[in-house]
Amino acid sequence: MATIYDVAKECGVSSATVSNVVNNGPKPVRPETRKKILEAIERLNYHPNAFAQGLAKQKTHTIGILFGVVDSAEIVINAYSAAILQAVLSVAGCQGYNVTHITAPWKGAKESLSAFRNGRCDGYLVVAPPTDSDMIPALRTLEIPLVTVSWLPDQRDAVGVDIDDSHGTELLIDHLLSLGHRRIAHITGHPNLGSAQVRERVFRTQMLLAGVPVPNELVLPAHYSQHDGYIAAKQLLQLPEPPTAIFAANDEIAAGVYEAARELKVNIPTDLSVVAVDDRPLSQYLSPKLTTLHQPFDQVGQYAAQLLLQQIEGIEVENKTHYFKPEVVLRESTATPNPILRPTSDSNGGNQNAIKHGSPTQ
Amino acid sequence: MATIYDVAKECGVSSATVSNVVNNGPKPVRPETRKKILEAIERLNYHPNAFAQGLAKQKTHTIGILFGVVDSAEIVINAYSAAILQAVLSVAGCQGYNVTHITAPWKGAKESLSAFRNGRCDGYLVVAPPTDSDMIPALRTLEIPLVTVSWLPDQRDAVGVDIDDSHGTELLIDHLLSLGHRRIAHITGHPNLGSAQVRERVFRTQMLLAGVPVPNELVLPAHYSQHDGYIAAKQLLQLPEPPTAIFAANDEIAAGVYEAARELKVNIPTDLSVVAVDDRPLSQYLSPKLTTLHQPFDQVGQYAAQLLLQQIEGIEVENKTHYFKPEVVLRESTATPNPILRPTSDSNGGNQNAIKHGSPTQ
DNA sequence: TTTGAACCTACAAACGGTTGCATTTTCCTC
DNA sequence: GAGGAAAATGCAACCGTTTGTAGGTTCAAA
Repeated sequence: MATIYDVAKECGVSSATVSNVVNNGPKPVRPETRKKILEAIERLNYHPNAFAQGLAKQKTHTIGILFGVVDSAEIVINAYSAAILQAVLSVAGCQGYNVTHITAPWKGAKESLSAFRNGRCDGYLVVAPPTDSDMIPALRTLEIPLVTVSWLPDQRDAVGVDIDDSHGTELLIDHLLSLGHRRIAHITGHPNLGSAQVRERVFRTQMLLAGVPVPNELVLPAHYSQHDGYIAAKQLLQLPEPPTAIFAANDEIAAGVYEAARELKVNIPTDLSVVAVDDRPLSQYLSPKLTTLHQPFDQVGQYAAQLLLQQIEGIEVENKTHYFKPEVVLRESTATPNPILRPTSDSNGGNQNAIKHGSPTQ
Repeated sequence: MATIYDVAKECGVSSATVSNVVNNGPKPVRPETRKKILEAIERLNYHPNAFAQGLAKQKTHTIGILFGVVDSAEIVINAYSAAILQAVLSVAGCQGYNVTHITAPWKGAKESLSAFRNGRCDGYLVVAPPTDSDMIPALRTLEIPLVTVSWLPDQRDAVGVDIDDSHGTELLIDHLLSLGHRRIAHITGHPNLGSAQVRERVFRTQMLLAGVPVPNELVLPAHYSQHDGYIAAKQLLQLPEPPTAIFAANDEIAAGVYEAARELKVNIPTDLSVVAVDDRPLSQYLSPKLTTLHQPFDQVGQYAAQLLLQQIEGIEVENKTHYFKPEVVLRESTATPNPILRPTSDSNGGNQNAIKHGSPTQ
């Protein structure tokens, strides 16, 4: 590969002059010299070596991206991370930055932190890190530009971008309550993710505010997967008093709920209302189409990338979490609760009973 | 940030010795010296600079990944590329390689090629490049390790990994034919992608071999998207003689077909059989579940990454395309053609007529 | 005590750029 | 033609490593 010296020799000038021309440097260069150099570059197929430039300029033009590695060493590219990634790539690409996946699994600050000091990236973007990890506090000590996406919402000591899940969950639960549902179940997301924690907390709060009890049997754990959603929903729908509505922590869990409902011949939405969070394409593939909380992932990813690039360029950025508002997308998966009980339950009294009965169960 | 010299000074040794210790170098080092150095490294939080190492060793431990940028400057992370990416990341991660997205749009060999000479990556993985682009031939001239995923299948002059779409399509069409379908429509994928081209070609061949004509009205273009599938399917289903089966070039197109069918009250599979390609999760979200060709993307991505890493490590790799076999996953979206015509059509004769009529149309 | 082998360690030259400063050239002006 | 400012270019140090070679220890055997 041709180096800057090859070009310089070819033109009979020094490497400094070539560098100056290549970078449209501060010093004026005689037009004929410039032309000669540009031609030599073309002829020799010269392109500056990124690593040498990185060394000299102390700037890599690369950002590192880390996808929250929840209790596994595997990076997971799901619909969520793909959406964020896409948005980040578009912003980074426009500004001439590369995006590198950090593939090394996080094994705790002591062991993993030093690898981030290797000067490979100008900054890091951490997406949905586990809340019980020491990752973010540790990374902050490096004093390298850092932006978190969807970290614990009440953590304010880092530059972060997130969706106002708290508000979104309120909207969803209010929707179900206003339809008349009282026996509402929740299938939670991964316990180590901030989003799941918020959704569960706000769910409970809203129910409490509405004076509707939430028996333990109606809150089941899952890991943001269809399979887990299926298992949980099956359990819920086979309860002596099944819920009339299920709040699934994300679309994929909802897909599992649909599966279980179909298997148990529970009709959505007449027998069971379903709401979820994310509004990934799959919510439209499901039949009936899923009522879900639209999460503006593209905005989140773009803004996160912008905040990171600003920091890298030396622009001061406010040290707080920036929130985007989600929106409820009403589709076809919710309805008023069916007063006729499903065959699996007592055929008298129906949900009316369920509600009354439900209250003291708490 | 601490450098190797800081460590060396701290211990009163030379940088060479530190380097030797850090890399478990070839030269023996006295145990107490080693211990002293390791402690200093710990104390100073030293980590070797990746760029300096890259310069000195002429090895970046990074692979570049390019997602086929079809007629747009935007990188698209869809279900397909996400699956490949995930597989690549897992292999690369295990072997200590980083993965960088090449964000610069490809503007032709003349303009874009030199950027790949910047020494940032040890090799490149190109996923589903457009068939009408000069990208691959140009990249090959660089003599940098290169692996293509899903390039034009009949191109044999590069190391490539692909799925035997030809065989897969045969299986799908045979399935439809053996069910008794004769009026089979095809909604094609993006015209600039090899996968789409193969699927259409083999579709036509198989139909020809079976002696079943394929009128032009039954082959409609789409761009591997739900929306395009919806538009095309609507057109097909409103034909005077609608098809009894649709071969969608991928799952997302099939999702559009489902949408159109639901809107037009066409029942799947009794009125219309649908088959597609990919077997992404969405094929199970659809109702009825989609019969589709399972594409082993994880194997493809992993193998592609392995071939690339082998080349980088200097192992000779055969200069050909390696194929993986797809498998038909029979689910619920196909059935024998319904002899009773849909209301939109003549109620006498039904598909029998359609077949007979269809023949001379060719 | 010398000697040679076996070990360690340091020096310095890359790797391919950038950049402040010094130097040369060019072009005016008097 | 001399003088000087401005413009153009060159020199050399530096970015943080690796690595070949040379030099310095240590130690046992002679």
